[in-house]
Amino acid sequence: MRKTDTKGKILDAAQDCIQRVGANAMSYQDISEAVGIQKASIHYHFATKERLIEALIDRYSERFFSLVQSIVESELSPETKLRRYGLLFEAMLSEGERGKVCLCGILGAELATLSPVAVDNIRRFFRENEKRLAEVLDEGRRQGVFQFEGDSRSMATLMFSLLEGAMLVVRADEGTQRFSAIMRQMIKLISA
Amino acid sequence: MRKTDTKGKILDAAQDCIQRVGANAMSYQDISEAVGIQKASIHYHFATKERLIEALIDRYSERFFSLVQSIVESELSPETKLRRYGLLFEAMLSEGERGKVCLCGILGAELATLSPVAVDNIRRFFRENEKRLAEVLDEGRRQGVFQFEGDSRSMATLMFSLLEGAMLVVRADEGTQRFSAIMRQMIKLISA
DNA sequence: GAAAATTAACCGATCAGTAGGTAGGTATAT
DNA sequence: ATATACCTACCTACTGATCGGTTAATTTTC
Repeated sequence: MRKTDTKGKILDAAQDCIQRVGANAMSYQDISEAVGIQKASIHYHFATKERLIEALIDRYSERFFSLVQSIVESELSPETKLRRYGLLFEAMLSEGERGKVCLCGILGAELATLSPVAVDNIRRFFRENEKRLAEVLDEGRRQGVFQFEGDSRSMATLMFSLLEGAMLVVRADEGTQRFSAIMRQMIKLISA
Repeated sequence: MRKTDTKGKILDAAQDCIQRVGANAMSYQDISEAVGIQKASIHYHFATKERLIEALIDRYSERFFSLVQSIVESELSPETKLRRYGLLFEAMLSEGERGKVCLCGILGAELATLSPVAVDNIRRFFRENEKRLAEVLDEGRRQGVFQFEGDSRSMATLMFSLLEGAMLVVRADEGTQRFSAIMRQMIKLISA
């Protein structure tokens, strides 16, 4: 274990910055100021900006799915699982002082400017989320607490798209409570 | 009327570029090459990049709401109106050769880097869309073809967020048909 | 209606600033 | 003494923006 985890601090600063302004507006200077390190020193830990972003997506995915998994595997009701899942996104909006959105959501908007590896991992993040969501939806349908036509996978894509989109839309007129309202409405729609 | 509408061509090029890669990744060089004009000449038509983006949002909003209005005011069924509305977004994904998303959607992701005027107009774009959507939802509920709990405004925010989010998510794994599937699923959810 | 003045629309050259990245050196710890 | 972790100094490329100047069209004046 390192005493001062500079590598981690760089990732922290980069993530904070990207979630607020996007990857193209994030610069090495921003990171160097936030971490208290020289610009050139970042290159010691991450050869290029592309690599830094790729590493960031990896860490973010890992952490996020760890949280998701603990929700999905819990003994909570399907409805509560969905609500908890939505809270993972909602928490970002109120985190810190400024409005952050999902890292992979904002990177999805800048997809065309990212490396193929990054694009792949973002795509995987999307798909994996849909998969976990589909599990919960299926569980709820089996228990008779959820009701909707079509396959659960389409429904999962719908819900995930909604959450990603809602972060961007809601952030535009500062209001976390609007986000939870949307999530509540969504759950009502599929409740039996 | 000008013979060669350079100002319009600049806006065309800028919009195409932003819808694909975002505002921060769009440069004056990109525009100059696309239009066939010198970089400096762009400044004759738009003093700064911020002004250019502001003008772009204005034109985009005007055009978009013109299309929306013709749908809302038509004699179509509420369900068809929603389907047509969704097609406005879907068309962008398949437009040109590359995947474009809603201009205001992608700018919403980069909101923190835009001018206050631009932010205001993007916010207005969002609200106005929700308003039009709410009208259609109300109409459908009065006619008994739509059914959902809560106020139509929350439902409208949900639908709009879904559409904006779905563009980003679907673009990540190239598939226009997935977008229409989401829209169909959404309409099913509120159909009586 | 011809000459003169003005404006619109653009270009070439250049600016200061910042981007990401590199080279080489230094201090520390094992 | 060798790798780790960082620094200073610098580089090239490109960013949006400004400059003075050019050309063609339009408007004004007589």
